[in-house]
Amino acid sequence: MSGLSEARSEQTGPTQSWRQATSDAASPRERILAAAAHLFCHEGFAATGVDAIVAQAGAAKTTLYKHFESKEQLIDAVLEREGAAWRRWFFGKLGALRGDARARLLAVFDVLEIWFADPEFYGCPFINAIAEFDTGDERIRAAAAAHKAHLFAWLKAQALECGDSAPDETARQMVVLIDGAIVAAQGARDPSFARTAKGLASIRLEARPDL
Amino acid sequence: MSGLSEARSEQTGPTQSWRQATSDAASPRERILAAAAHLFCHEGFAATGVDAIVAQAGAAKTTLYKHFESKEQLIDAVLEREGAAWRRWFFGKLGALRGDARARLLAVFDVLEIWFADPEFYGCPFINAIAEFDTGDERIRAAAAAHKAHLFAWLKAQALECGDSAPDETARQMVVLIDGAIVAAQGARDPSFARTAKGLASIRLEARPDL
DNA sequence: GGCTGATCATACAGACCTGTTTGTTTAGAG
DNA sequence: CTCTAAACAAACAGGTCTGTATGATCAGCC
Repeated sequence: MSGLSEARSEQTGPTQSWRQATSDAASPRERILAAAAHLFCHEGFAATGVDAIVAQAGAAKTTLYKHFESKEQLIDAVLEREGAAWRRWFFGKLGALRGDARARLLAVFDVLEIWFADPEFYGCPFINAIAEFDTGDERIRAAAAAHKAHLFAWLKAQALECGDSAPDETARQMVVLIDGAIVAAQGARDPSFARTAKGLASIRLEARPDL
Repeated sequence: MSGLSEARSEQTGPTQSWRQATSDAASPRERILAAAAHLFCHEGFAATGVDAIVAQAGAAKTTLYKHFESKEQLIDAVLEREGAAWRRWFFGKLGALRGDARARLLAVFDVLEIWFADPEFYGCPFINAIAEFDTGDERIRAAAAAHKAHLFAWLKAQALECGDSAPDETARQMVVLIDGAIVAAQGARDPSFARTAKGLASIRLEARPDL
């Protein structure tokens, strides 16, 4: 009779995913963000309506508009949250490894493969957002650039720690390999493209013994 | 002078873009397809309405629905046309080159950079479509897979001609580099990512002297 | 001229979208 | 228990979307 919680308890359970399962008891704001992230990234930003989001979140539309001014701002919040959560998970995994910077650079692709193998994997939200909003919405481009800047900074720091004489170029190359692995794995639904990219990274790092 | 290469460079034409400028006198069907391609890829598939397409095409909505059953089928037709036109241009440019297969594999990234530098560059329509329709619409995934299969077959043929002992893996690596260059160039609006990817390809091809 | 088929222009139907309004229900603090 | 703030439910307003229906216009061909 309550009808309140029926829609909330659908994606619980222990998860091996990179993302923590969203608790049923989470705040409405968190439930809305989680549902919006799921739907935006699977069905598309424009194709996902706020009604579908609140339905999946088990929330009321008034609640959504109390926490977010508009759908556009909800998209911004989702991207920021997804980016932060992903970076926490990604750099956390990498930081927990033993080994030197070169080993960490190669381990990037092992962590990517774990990500790709998640049955919920839907690609990089920023790549997807840029693909959908090529023109217009410059704020989305800025959010994507900020995310990429975090990644780039980390990659460059690893290259510097390796003693790389051209850390910027090395970081750019790693960005190309990471983006390429993401897109290829997403398109073909084949996580092993992470290993393909790792092979290239390995050759690249071996080819420069000054690293 | 050289009548041999003339037949292969037929696609370049007087326009500086990879795509022929669509003549105003083209058939309504062609105008609709061109306008739809432009709008779909710049504004997004879901965000582009048929009214905007016919307005830009200078056509009537009835004409659009006489040629295409639905917007969904129009998307299919646009993807097929875009893919065919791009492959004609891309492989045409590469086929016109002198040099062996290894040189052609490296030239891939020079041609990509020309593409990226087009002010109308909006990324790969198939990557963008997959990003927007992650779930649902399996026909779009099939169209993207067919396009990628063409590219993969060409890359593998070049690798075979090089005497590569693992042409499949080499072609996969090139796919990763191409996809990564496309996405990085699109996201940062920086065509030079083609050269970044070329550097990796070069190292990869040099690292295997058996090629 | 008169016929034909394609295209154009406009209005429309029904569904869906974003965002708001109104009022009810719930949960926690004093 | 009372008070309060948040969340819920449902209807609504105004706009936009896909796709259709209805004619008008135009080009070519007899």
